[in-house]
Amino acid sequence: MNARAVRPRGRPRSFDADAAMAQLIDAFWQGGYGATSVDDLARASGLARPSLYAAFGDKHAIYLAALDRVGQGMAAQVGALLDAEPDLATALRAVLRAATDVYLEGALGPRGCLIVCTATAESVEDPVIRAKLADVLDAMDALVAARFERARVEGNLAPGIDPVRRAPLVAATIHSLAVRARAGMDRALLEAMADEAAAVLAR
Amino acid sequence: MNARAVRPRGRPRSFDADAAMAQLIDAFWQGGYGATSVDDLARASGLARPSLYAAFGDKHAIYLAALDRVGQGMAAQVGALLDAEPDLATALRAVLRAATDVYLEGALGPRGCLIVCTATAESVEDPVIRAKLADVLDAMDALVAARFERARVEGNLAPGIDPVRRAPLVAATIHSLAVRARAGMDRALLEAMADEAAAVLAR
DNA sequence: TGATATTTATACCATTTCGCATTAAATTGA
DNA sequence: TCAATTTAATGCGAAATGGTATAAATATCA
Repeated sequence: MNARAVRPRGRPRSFDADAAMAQLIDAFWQGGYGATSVDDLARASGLARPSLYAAFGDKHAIYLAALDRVGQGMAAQVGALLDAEPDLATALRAVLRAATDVYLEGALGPRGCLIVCTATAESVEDPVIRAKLADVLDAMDALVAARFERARVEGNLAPGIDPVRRAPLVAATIHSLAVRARAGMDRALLEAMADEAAAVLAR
Repeated sequence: MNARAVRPRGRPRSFDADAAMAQLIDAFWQGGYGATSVDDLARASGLARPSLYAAFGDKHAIYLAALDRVGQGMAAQVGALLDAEPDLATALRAVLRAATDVYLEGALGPRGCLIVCTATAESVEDPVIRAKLADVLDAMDALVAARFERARVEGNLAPGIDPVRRAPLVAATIHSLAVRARAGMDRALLEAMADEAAAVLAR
């Protein structure tokens, strides 16, 4: 079960890289890219700066890794929720409600989505971040479109609804939930929006 | 027509404050808050730093003023478009198409919305920005809800549609258009989304 | 036990950033 | 013409930032 059969040669790490990365993600999620200094990252992860650089690279690399990890986690969770529910509207509602729950978490207050709410700020002047952002958005659209397509095949979709045209509106609701949560809007409003969207977009 | 009947006492300004503010807005819109330094702002506006401080205050104050001005401009434009079209779906489509056009502009590439794409990044750690962000989002929801209410009164709205529940989904489409534009997505995709949303949400 | 390899901690450096003090310039009013 | 008033430009200094050099610490392997 060990990732490496034998221990590597030198002094072993005194920290868990995965746990440290989770803390790094939290730091960026809360403060965004620009307002989070390398010192902040070191403090958040408990690592000294040289260890941080050695383990994860510079600030930019850490941020990209954070986007990757969060994007993959989101895709996995959304995919699972979409698969689990047999009814389309119910599946959409589950995803939108789950997004609401995630976006309202946060030590300092609701913090929305790392990708939607912090990567966008950088994406004009940073083509690498922009490309990663686009990838995550595309993947989410594709995931939802596939679920609409499944509903169509199963006869669970009203004729005249084009999965590829309709799916982006579901993702749009997710984007807006992220923005609104980070703006401090009430849970009641977000949940009403999630329910309304699930009902309207599935028929 | 002069703003001031008599000229003020000392050395007159050598710059147009409104034009300078427009340049400042552009700088923030492109780079976001964190990545835009005061030097960047000075360069963009053509002002020396002390003049910048004297005229508009510090970076934070300038950013808040930018959010104000952009928010008011958006509200005015959206309000006018919503008022102009007698049919609800057509009015929504006009607003969403106009948003698409604005969000795809930008010297360095499409830059989405200043408020949705840059203020969100700061809004967890900066309560003042968060409050302003919430105000703008609320105002937009209210504007759209009022248009739905007008449609209801005019018999242009299907019964069973609650203006207050439905309006946030229109704003949600706007938020997503902003995010997607800044992620570099194609105009065709944005326009299709705008049209689909206008059609689906109005009935 | 000692050579080798890797991580950690201290501390440093160059650069950027912010904000302002100071001085020069331009205009009005007497 | 000269004092008063306001803006503009130069440039300073403290603090923060990103990144790394160096050396001590901790482990494996022979």
